[in-house]
Amino acid sequence: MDIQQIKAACSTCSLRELCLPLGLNSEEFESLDKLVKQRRKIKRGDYLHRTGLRFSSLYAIRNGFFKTYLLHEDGREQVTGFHMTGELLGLDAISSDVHTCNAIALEDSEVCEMPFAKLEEISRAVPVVMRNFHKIMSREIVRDHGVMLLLGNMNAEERLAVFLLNLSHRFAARGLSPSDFKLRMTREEIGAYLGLKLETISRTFSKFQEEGLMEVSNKHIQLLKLDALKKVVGNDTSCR
Amino acid sequence: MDIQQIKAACSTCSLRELCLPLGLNSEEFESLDKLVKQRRKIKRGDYLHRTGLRFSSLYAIRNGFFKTYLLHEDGREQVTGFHMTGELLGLDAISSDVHTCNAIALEDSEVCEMPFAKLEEISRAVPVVMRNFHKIMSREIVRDHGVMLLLGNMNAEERLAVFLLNLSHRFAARGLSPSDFKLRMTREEIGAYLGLKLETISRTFSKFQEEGLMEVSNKHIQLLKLDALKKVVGNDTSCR
DNA sequence: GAATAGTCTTGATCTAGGTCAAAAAAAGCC
DNA sequence: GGCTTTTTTTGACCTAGATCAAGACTATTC
Repeated sequence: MDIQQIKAACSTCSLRELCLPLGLNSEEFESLDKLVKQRRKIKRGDYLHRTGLRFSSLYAIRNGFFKTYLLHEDGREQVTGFHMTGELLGLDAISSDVHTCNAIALEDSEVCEMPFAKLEEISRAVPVVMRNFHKIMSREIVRDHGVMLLLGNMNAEERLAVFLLNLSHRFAARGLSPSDFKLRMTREEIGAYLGLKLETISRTFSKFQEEGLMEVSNKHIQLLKLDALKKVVGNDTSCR
Repeated sequence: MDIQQIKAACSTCSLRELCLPLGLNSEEFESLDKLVKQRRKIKRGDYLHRTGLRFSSLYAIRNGFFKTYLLHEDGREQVTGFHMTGELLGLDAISSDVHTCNAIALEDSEVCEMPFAKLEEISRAVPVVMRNFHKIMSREIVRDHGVMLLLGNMNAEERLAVFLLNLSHRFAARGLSPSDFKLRMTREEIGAYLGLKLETISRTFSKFQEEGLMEVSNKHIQLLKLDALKKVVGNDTSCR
């Protein structure tokens, strides 16, 4: 098996991040291949996992779109992230062997289930897998810190601009258009992620549209001026 | 070397979390012991690491108190955490081999420097070390999600109550009083963590004091009614 | 394809927490 | 131990975004 085949095999099952950058020989790759227990299809609206359920596997998103969120006792919902192809879900559950958030599919999706015990075992045998796994966990921490900055310091326009630019970036990284895409989530869900009410999301979309920064048609988004959108962030003079 | 000695050795260098729960034989422990390169004293106001600097080691806090924070271009500061004895700093830097936040000592402190490459090496040899390291990273993710919930959904009183209860809990876990302690940070720094202005922190302290929930004397805090404070959180009826 | 439920937009109003200001109290510093 | 600087408190006022409400638009279902 040559590098090209390995790359292909990796990407089919969203293992890109774990096995790339590649330093694997074919024997090593064999073991990695065994990691994936099975694929699982999740219908829109179905849960991949729920708070309190026992953890045993991480999930690599093969395709589709997920939302993860916490539910506070009184029903308040905090969306902790929106997740797309190639991303890894379940990292939070390693700490206590119990899932600490809910993960729901926002469109029909498919994931690869990776038994965590097996991943740790392979990590031991294949240094590059361990290294990349650590990088993935660390990246999640960095992402979370970025969200804290957003929630703690930015006004509504900045938050939404950050959100749109982040989606744009991630779509682009997957070979999709960075400036023309469909939102998979409602205004309310965007609000629950950004710490804003759905009305504020709607109003801010309208404002961006009036200013010619973007075109919004329900869930269909066109970013017309990426640079201007970037300027919205960090243009602040007095805020919080 | 028996378990007691190992435990003692671990705790002297804040390795508790990495080597406990213990399943180590003495040979395994030897290798763990080699992990710690050196101790380093950090004076109040000095930086342990800064954004952009090359990453090579994690730091275990032996004693003292740190604040980590992000600086947005326009000078806005988001405190990402306050850290005390036994906690691990630098996890964010693994993702890109560069520190992504600043860590400053809020009192004279001492840390153990742990070269990350060596930690990964030992992880490979000693499964329980790997396991615990993964749990520590995951726990940081869970903590961050909790902060998102706080920043995205809670009002000022709830935020401050969560903050106080969290400190209380962590002091207690270190054998200190859960209800009588000294704050190491200013009102402004608390605000920069909780997404509030220092005036709001001050006013909310005053309010809690008027209500008999606590006694505040500058940096000296006494929590008089822990239960009532817990009730402040999640008592919300309409918020954000 | 009509009915129903969910989602989105926009306007009017309200309020929690920000901003500005000034004085008091602590903490560092020669 | 007095002097400067930093931190904290409190009051008066203001504003971004929440809340409430109503209508329009979309998607789903039978």
